[in-house]
Amino acid sequence: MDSHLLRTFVAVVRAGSFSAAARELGYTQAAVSQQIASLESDLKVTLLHRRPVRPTEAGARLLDHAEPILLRLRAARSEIDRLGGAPRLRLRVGAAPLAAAHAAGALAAARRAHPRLDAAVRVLPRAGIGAAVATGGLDIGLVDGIAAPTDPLRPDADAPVTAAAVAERPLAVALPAAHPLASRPGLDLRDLVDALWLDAPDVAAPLPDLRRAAGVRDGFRPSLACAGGDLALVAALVAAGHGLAVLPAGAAGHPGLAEVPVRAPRVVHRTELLCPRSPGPAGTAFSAALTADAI
Amino acid sequence: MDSHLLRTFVAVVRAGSFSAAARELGYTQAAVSQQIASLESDLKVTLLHRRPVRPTEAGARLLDHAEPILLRLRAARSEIDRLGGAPRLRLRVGAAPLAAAHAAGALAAARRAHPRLDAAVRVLPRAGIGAAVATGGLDIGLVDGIAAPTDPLRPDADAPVTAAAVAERPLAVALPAAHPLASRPGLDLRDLVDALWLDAPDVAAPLPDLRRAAGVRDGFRPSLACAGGDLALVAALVAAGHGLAVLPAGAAGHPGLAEVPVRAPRVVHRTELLCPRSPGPAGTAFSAALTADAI
DNA sequence: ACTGTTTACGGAGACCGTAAGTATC
DNA sequence: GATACTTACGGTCTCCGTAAACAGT
Repeated sequence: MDSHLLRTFVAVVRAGSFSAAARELGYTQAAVSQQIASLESDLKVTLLHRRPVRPTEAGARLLDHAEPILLRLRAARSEIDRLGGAPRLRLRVGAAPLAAAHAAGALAAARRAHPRLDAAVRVLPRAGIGAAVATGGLDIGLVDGIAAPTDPLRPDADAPVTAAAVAERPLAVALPAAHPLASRPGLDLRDLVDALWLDAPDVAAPLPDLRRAAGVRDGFRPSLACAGGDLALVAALVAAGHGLAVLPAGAAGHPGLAEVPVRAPRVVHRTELLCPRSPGPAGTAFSAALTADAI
Repeated sequence: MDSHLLRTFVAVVRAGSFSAAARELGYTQAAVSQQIASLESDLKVTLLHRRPVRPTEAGARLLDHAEPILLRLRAARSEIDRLGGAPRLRLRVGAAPLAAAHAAGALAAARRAHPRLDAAVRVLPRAGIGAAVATGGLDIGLVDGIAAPTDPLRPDADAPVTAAAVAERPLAVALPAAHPLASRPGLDLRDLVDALWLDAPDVAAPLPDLRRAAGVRDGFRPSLACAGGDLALVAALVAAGHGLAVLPAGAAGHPGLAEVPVRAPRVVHRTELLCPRSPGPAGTAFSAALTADAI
């Protein structure tokens, strides 16, 4: 089970085709076919259905392992590379939309500590941030999510990064000001299982997280998907009645929008800092500034 | 950075010698030397000091990644293998000494669900249990440790297993009945930083865990190391005045031994169940019995 | 001098590309 | 019949073993 076989296996699954994966990897189709055949004969299972190309049960399981393994291999190389080169004064911060606000103060502290710092901030979807920090694409990550108080987020459990709590804030349900529940002093998420929700996983709390928090398998039906986007768009969509959203209290200001604190279950909006195993001097200064006054 | 190169790298570091690693892996020394040279030229760093053989800084970092990667590769193969074969009615339970008590009831439930079950329990040191569950050496693991209430243990963070809480119990300091603190109603661990402690990490709370809980870097000096062993031995050693130990309240009964509850910091003795990604029918029954009445 | 690592060299095998074969849409 | 995967075959390159050189202890 060689790592480069796993690499092409993952590429084939992602591309949905042997030939497309071959183009992507710079091989011929035949080579890819042989590599998959070799993996399958090694493991004595068929990993892929052909026509259309789609992982079998065993293939899906292998994929669950292959992606973290490849991520970790990239992370290892990246860490060794960083160790060799001189410590550059560079700080690429990647932050999820609702976590980005925390970057400002810490970035200022890092620039104070290193005046010639070459710094940059990018707002990104939560999903890839852990992996990017692990593989050196980012020097620092800021992610957010909902969790029970003091519980860790574990956004990318397989990425070899250190996570530290930055802040925890109460949550609120955003709803149109005219909504019958808008005047309530507080809400229980479990009473909103049957409402219609905005599906904006990059900005608001993702619906699966709400289901988990409420302890239900179904419910929190999406009314409108909103990929990417920013807080203002989500606020406008909620105000326009497209669906509800769970946001940190005080995050969304918009005419026609009301906010009701979440009373139960006991969950909070949590922000975490993701650091590589060997953060450079600037990363250390950044993270020290953020975790000094944490929670 | 091929996985089999990582394999020999890890073997060389562990063996402390190229030739010993070669014997272990069934290669010649020359082959091992070439493999290490190939790794080093690939990463453009020297990974090992020679004579004596010892990892460099970069080698140590690589090792941090290599071991989880190899573990995960073994876990992947094991999971695929298990998927192919018919689901055997076999249940190998591995449990840390203070977690083993929980096995009895759940094992009974599993046997009730599967009368022809081939079951076995082994008491093991905490350390390898997660890896053994991931790689199929065990079907179920039971580990224990100290943590803040409701906080997860994460004993083998890199092993791809699912962890579930089984129980949380208050902690107590075990000390000789004649000890001046034995009559106290409760103790703060931070007041015992300068005491002498029994270093019995397989049974009692490991001293590094106590340091972490108390928030100190030093202290909790070991008086006597006690590898392996069982609860009775630890109790006898404590009663004989060799040092203190932190145990779950009520665990140690021994003449001449006193137990004082830990009042602060707020930590508990927590037991967790470790399951592979695809537990067999018996493992499912076992884990259902244990997590049904959890906490 | 001895133990242990590196380098040199040769053969077996792995791996990929070309090209022909085969199955599915 | 066209598209896409598989199989066959040959060349190249990798990788390991043998053997000799080399370096610490």
